[in-house]
Amino acid sequence: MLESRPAFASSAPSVCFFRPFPPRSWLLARCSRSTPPQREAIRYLDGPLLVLAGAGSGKTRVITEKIAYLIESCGFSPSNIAAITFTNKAAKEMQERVSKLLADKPSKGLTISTFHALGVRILREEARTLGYKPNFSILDATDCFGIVSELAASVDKAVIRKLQTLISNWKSTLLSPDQARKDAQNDTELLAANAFASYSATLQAYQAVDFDDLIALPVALFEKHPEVREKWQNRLRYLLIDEYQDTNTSQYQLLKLLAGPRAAFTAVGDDDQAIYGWRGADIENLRGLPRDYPKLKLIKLEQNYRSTVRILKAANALIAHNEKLFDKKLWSDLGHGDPITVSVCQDNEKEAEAVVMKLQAHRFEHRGAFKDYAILYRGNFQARALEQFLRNQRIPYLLSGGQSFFDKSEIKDLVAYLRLLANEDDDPAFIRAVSTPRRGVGTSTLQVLGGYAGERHLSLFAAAFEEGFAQRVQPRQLAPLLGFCEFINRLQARAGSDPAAQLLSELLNAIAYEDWLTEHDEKRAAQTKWGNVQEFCAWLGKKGQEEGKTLIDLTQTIALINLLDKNEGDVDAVQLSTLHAAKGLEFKHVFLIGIEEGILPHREAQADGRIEEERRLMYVGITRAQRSLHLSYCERRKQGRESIPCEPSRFVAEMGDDLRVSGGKSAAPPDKAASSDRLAAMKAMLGKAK
DNA sequence: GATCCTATCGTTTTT
DNA sequence: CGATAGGATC
Repeated sequence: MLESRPAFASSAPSVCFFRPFPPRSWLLARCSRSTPPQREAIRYLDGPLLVLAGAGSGKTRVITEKIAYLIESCGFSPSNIAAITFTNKAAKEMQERVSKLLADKPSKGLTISTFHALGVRILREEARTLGYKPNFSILDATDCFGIVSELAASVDKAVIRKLQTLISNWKSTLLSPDQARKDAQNDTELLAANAFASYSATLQAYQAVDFDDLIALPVALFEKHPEVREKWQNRLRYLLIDEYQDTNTSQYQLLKLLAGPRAAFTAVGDDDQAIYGWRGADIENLRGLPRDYPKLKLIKLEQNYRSTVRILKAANALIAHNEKLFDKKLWSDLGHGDPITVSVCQDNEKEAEAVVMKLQAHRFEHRGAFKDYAILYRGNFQARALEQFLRNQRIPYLLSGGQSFFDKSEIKDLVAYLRLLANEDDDPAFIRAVSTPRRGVGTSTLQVLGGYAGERHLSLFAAAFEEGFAQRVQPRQLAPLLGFCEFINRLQARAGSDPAAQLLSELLNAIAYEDWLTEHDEKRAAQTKWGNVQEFCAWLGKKGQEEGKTLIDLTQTIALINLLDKNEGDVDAVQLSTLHAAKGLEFKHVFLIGIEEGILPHREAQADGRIEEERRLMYVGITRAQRSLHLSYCERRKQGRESIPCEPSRFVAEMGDDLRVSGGKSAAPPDKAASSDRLAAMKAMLGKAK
């Protein structure tokens, strides 16, 4: 999720002077043992437990310490415990914290993974029971988009995306294509429902699954096969679920099936931070928990150990505008803290500039490190202007979200080859691999091949070898295609035994990928891409060695990973992140930008219920801040060719009046001049410091 | 059959 | 302004 951009060497090492803040209680909360409510949540093992944990109340701490407690004091074997998170990042962080707690005690076999990664594990082991090969492919959103667009016979991208999300939503609520067709309310839904049926058949034919299947298929498996279900129930004897408010129907179902009648689990969540409704997450699952488990114990964590009183007050004031599911009041004793500032800017470019300047000035004044700062926004596109100014100012930064390493075209090219080696029925991978680099197999040949494969219910790969297909094309078209397939066959024979990295490097030689890059791209771009390719090889080599995994294992995990390992560690860099990706993180100083009607809340989210989710998103953003919070919005926004006027988000007013507003039409010009003078002075001093 | 160029389109959030 | 799809040319 984190991706480094060409970051510049950080300037002089930051000197840290001790300041009166944070107060003693902050240190106590961080360094001492858990507080009584936390301890109660950690020790409670008499039945199912729901921990309602407000932002910054130590929810990760409860989960990690509970894992340690189960292993150290209750005799649990690590392999019988599973902690489930929503992002790889959260899983990784949790893994690290648990390892620290357990010191050198073995944590081998302990499961800390996302729902989806757990799904892959189950499917790998039980694929045959479901009529799948264990070497099934996992399709990413782009592959699925391609499949839907072929089936829907539409060229409108927006329509196809709509169909895709409809299908995804049905799958995450465990609806079958038949049911979807019956329930269809309008033409679009009917179209989607029809596409849904053929979509499922297509996936089955490719021996492929999509992200939703990673949850839905294990659920179907456990429902149909009690003996398999019991096997897994006995294996995973205690479950801990993080961010429970974001579970969707299928995930909740999977949880129930895994927990079984023993119901030994701890779910941790916060209804005020539910921000994945658009992905099928349903707060009903939170409400439904006490209903499905009458013995459910409820523990609330209401003390916040993260933010200043001012920040919490604003957050509470904002979220009070939502209907409350559970009554919960967050409080803090960390002192008043700095005022929350609101900057009004002329347009989005000025905003980016102002934020970067303000950050620089603030950092200088407080002698802080870059990594103490985060700039958060609603949509990835908002990062672009920021990147420009950050680079200008030589400020190192890390960008979360956006294009991940594995989404880069050169990496996807190689992954397509790996997928094809793992599973020759993977048609999307076949198409990409056969035409990258171009090897004389064109679209028309592929169309004929696709037509033939469709008639005979074969994969493209299998169809290429058929006599019937050979009759439909010219020999000069057939030869390169067969050459390719035989090439794949030769490598495939070794996929189970030889190291993945070695196969890949042979492959790169054979297809002369580096030459292809230099021919195709500008010199610089080709170099960057080839660098990425080498990085990918190194990653594959390391993974293959470390965990003794085969090409097939690795290929399946790639689909779920979007964070490259090299980005861990303490790089001193400003964090740029979407609000969604920032959940679960905290920063000393937070900038929230683009707080405008139409952006946050998003224009498309005006419908009932969705405004509340947008408000929670804002709430998540505010509560990321430990010590200072800075909002900004624009009066106009450049959108393509024209510049359109904007209004401040309603959420600003909802935060109360303890805000310090500056800039905008009403602000006195001398104010601006003064601040730019100060900035100039600051820049001069920074220049000297280097 | 492949590559280059131009016109057009459109912008949530993610496993 | 950016990516991308479709047309024109080699």
